[in-house]
Amino acid sequence: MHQDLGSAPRPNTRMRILAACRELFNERSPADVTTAQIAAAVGINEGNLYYHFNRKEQILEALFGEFERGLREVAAADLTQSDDPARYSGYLSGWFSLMWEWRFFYRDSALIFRLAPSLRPKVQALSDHGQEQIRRVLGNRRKAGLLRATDEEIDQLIVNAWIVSTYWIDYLRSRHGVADITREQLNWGASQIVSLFRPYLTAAGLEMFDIKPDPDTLAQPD
Amino acid sequence: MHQDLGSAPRPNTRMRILAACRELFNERSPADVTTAQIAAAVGINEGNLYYHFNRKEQILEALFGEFERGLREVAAADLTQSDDPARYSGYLSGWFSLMWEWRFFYRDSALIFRLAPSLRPKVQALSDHGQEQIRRVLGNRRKAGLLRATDEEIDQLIVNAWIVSTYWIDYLRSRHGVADITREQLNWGASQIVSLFRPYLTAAGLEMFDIKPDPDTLAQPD
DNA sequence: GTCTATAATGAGATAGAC
DNA sequence: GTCTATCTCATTATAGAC
Repeated sequence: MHQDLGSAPRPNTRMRILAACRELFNERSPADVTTAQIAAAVGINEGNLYYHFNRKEQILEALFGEFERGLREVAAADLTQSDDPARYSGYLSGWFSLMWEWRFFYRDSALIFRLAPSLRPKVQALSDHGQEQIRRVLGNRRKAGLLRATDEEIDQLIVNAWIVSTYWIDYLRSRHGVADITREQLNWGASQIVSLFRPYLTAAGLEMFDIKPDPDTLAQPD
Repeated sequence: MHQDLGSAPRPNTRMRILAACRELFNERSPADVTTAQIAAAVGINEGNLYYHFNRKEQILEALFGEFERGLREVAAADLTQSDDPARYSGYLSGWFSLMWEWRFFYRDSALIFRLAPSLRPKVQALSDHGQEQIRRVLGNRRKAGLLRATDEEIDQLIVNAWIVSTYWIDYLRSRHGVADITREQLNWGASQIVSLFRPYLTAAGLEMFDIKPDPDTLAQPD
């Protein structure tokens, strides 16, 4: 009521801190960004920074909250099944885009757990949720005759897909020295995931991913 | 000549430092182990520690040298092909055992690169070497009719296998909160790798891994 | 080679005025 | 809410005696 809606509402300091931190942390690891640098980036004083977050850890917790909301959205997106093939090939890249926006969580998880141990159980819970969603999606696709795999194979697929996607950004850096990831490299990651599922896709499933079926190695529908 | 071979030759301080560090670093990350703690573990003074390694970074470099030798041995082991099936099922666990011995390198790579940036190119070179070896092994198995895969599929397999194996230990910790890894969990990792190759194995190849062939999804020999 | 000092650093964090 | 000034504190690292 007190706020003048006519004037450009300058985002409050708390939000500006979080936005600046996401950028800084994506550039270099949270452990390499000092509170002094954060304050400088936001254009405020270090003392002021500590008024809003009196532990560096709290900044990471707040950022994780934002990340978590985004992740749950993406995870849920695929559940609203439609027959639109574009959905099937597109949602993987949605997943990877989110990973890109919050790449420091993937890239620097070890450092982050050190700075904010409280995130450890949260990440675990989020992983549980994510893998559950993937399991449901795969279950649905199996029922729809797009996928042919035993329960055990699905278990293994989920774990492998999870690992490859989660560590993809770190892999690019440690193996290929990639500092600034391109869209192309994200697509490469997505194609690695597709390659995991490919041997288990039926003809109909392959079509969904726009893959030319190979009659010799095609998974047979039940 | 001066050394009395009759008395138990106490290992020199440098070696004791390295041995102690490997243990300490495996327990908790190198970033969490201070030079004071290292000295205490070895039973020497901190000043003495700095006589042997005047940067903490140098300790990590020396340890990496040891690790590298071990890795190259394991990588080469599978090249000496034999028809002994035990070799095929056993060498993966040899690989994972080495990863276990030097698990801090896998678990804390981000922290380690921070402490010892000089290791970054070395790790990259080692990865190159490792993936080359895997490529040769897979090529040989394809020629031997154990594996059926296109060149592109082999490329993707190598990358996926590399990522899953490299990050397996970190995955166990971040996803399942595993601090002390059991032999069983290492075997689980190895079985995840096997599951990557399984769809591409021929009947003969499956036998090598002691896997019961499933006639429906069997890869056909060329 | 090994020790006892002690310096040098640089981060996170706080008190209290405005 | 924002600032200035200051504190605390853990670490790495060095100088020099033994």
